[in-house]
Amino acid sequence: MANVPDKPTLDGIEEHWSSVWDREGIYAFNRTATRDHVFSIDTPPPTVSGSLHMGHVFSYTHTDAIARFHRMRGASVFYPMGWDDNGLPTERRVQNYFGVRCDPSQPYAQGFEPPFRGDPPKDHQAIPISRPNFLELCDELVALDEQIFEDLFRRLGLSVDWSLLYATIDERSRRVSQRAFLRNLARGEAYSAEAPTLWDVDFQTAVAQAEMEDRDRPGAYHQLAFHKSDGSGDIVIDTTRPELLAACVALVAHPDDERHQPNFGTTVRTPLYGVEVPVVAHPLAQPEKGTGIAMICTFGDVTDVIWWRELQLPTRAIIGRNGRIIADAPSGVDADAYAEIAGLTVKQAQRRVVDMLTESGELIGEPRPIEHPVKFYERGERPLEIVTSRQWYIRNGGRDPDLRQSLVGRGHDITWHPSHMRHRYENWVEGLNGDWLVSRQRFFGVPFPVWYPVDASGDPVYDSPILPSEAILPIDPSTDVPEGFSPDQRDVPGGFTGDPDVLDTWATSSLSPHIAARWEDDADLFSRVFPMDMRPQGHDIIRTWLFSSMVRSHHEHGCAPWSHAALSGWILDPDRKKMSKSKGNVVTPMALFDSYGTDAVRYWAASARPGVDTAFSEDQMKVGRKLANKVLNITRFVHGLGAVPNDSAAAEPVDLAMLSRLDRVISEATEAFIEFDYARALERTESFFWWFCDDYVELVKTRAYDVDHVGRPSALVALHTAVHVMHRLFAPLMPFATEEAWRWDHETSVHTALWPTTTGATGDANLLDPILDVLAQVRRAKTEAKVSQRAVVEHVHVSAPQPVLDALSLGLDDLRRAGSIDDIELSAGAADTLECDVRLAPTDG
RNA sequence: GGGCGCAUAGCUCAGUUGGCUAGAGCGCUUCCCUUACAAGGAAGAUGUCGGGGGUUCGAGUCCCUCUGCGCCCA
Repeated sequence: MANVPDKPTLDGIEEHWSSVWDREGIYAFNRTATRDHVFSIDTPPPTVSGSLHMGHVFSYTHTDAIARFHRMRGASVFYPMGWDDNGLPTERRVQNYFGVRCDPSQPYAQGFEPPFRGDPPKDHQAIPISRPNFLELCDELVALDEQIFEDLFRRLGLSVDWSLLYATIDERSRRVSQRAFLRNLARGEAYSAEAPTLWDVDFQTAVAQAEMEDRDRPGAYHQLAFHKSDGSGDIVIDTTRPELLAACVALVAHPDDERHQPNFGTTVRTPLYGVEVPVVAHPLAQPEKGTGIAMICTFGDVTDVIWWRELQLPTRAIIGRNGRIIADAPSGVDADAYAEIAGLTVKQAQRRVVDMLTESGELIGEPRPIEHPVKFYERGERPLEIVTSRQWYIRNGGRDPDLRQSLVGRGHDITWHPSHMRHRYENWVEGLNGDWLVSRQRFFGVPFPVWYPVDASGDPVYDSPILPSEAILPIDPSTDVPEGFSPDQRDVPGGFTGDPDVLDTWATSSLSPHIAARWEDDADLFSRVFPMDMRPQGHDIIRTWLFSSMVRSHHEHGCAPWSHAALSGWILDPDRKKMSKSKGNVVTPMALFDSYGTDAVRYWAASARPGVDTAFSEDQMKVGRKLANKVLNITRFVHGLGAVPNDSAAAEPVDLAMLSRLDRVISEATEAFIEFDYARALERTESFFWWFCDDYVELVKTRAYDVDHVGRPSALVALHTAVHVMHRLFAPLMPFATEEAWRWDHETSVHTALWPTTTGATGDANLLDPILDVLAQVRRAKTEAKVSQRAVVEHVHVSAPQPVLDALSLGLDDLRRAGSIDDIELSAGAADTLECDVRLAPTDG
């Protein structure tokens, strides 16, 4: 017997059912399930040091709906959660939260207490602390942040198996990351090289192509006069970076440019510094830009690097890792002139150089202001510089056409949702211009599991790194000692030294399937879930997370790491602009859960089609709340009619017609979910649901009430069947309200119930259309007469073609009851449409 | 410059192999306490389907082209 509350409510159901689910363990992954009965998800580990926002609610709801669908279809769902806590965002947050900065030269302080825990005053000078102390604070803060994320995701009702939780800095992740790197190294897919690299001067770390972005910045063309060595005059060049004049190693023009052809092979002297440099030809020079001839500096931009490499030019580096002009002049550069800029920032140096050029008369005319794209680290505030340093790389096809083609091919091995997202991937892979730079000169990350021998003169021997065995991973080369050495041999001639760098965070998160599935730690588990079924993620990180995961899996396993990639869209504010904290238009998810209920917020998220950017809309949440409420009420109504008599079946044509329609919805929703289209599944189910409530239920309710009616059992069966089917169809999308309603007459969860299959009802789905058409006209007549819908109708005359009349006659009794109609007259009409005359009974006034 | 996506009611959007008179919700207007629901219900008004051309018996849907917006890449 159903146990229905007097007053069904959505209030408090999240807390109640979450704890029940926890207790019953219904989301636990079944480790005995074989691969073909598993649905595995490579959950995106959110950056816990970032803000928690509607974007999380949005995309994680989509994934959860898919997960719940597959669970109900009988799959054992592998749905882990992870926290991406390693990396720069955490470092930055730790600095701002505690008022400290990491200085590896500081000694470790036992029991160190940070000056602040949250909100240091603006004028506070960050305190330098040792790397171990800094890492302790990182661990402390991420624990706090992770709790906040977990609370949110639990409240959102994600059906993750929390026992599978990982963090990208935890021991397991470090082991996986280091092991994968060592294998890349062993197979020659990873290598280190000393080369010019994009460098962020504030964070003082190398930056990969994937983390770089163009920003439009004001600049100015300066015309500079270079003096021909033979004294026959000047060559005028245009440059936006006059401060790099001291780093100039050549002038370059296009080989076909007739204006400059006579000068190829000659030399010129640089302004101010008097260095003799050659005039060279290269096809990358742009004849239409400026005067068509440019100076090559070491290094102003990536084109300089190409020229320098291909033309085998000398190096005159003048920018240091801190973004200041280095102290000593490169050889051949006039020392006095150089001293004027030594130690200055790039900006200061530019002003000084322009002044000096003006003074010397070597600046022609006024600088011409322009707007041009400048390369920035995506998290950085000053333009990237290029400095030469030793870095680790993983081959990604950027300099190997065969590998590149293989990786493009991997993009065809998976199904993209929506399909056009594959173009983004291909676009990126085909545009790569170098291997993946994976080393970062940072602190809170996975260390490279590498030491180097130190030679007799005290220099590291980079060509013969000392590697640990996989069995002892993870290691920290700054504290662990390689086999065969003792701690006192660290950093001394004849001893060893640890690699000081950490891996790019993408180099760890690209292994999320491996981390979650305990690669090599639990071969049995791994074989049951990998390659995974689904990678959900934002389309903005196709070039980073998706691509890097593909690279790792391709190298390690020779396959794609998943069979489906589901890309979610962005959240826009109601004015269609990207939501951002600075604009103050950010709403916190928790507040929305409180005011509308979780299911209502999920409804909003689930209404957005896969991959489509979507406006934040509280209106949609109101609609969702209405729907959730209605699910409870309609269920209460059906139970209120009483139990279904034994051995009864749906038999009335009207009931069978409704069930046929329901079958169609079941098929459509199932198909949509299989295609990862939760939004379509929702739309189909929802529109049936409202039709069911507004029309079908209104039509049959009096029959269902009437205990003497021979057709009552049929109605009860149909109503119960439909409601229970709809609970399950809605369950992946609105897990709380459906569970609440389902449990009124079930001992076990709707989320472990089997996904509905068609009822096999043989009724004519279209039978109801003319019946409801007449009912609608009766309602309209009452509304127009401004009387209650309960008002009695004296007479209805319907004129329609014979087949329509036949259909009507099958539901005449229900129709009469639903419309309070005394008398219905049917007659065959000449027209092929249904015509209806409604005569209301006179009222008493 | 290359690639991709979008354009349907005031707003947000659906419209899946081309098929009757183009739909839903919100908002707006009117009415109704009716034994599931007033946090409800019944009903109503609102469209050059971005412009132009083409294929077809038939185009919101397919093709071409133009315009506008957005994103990715260089």
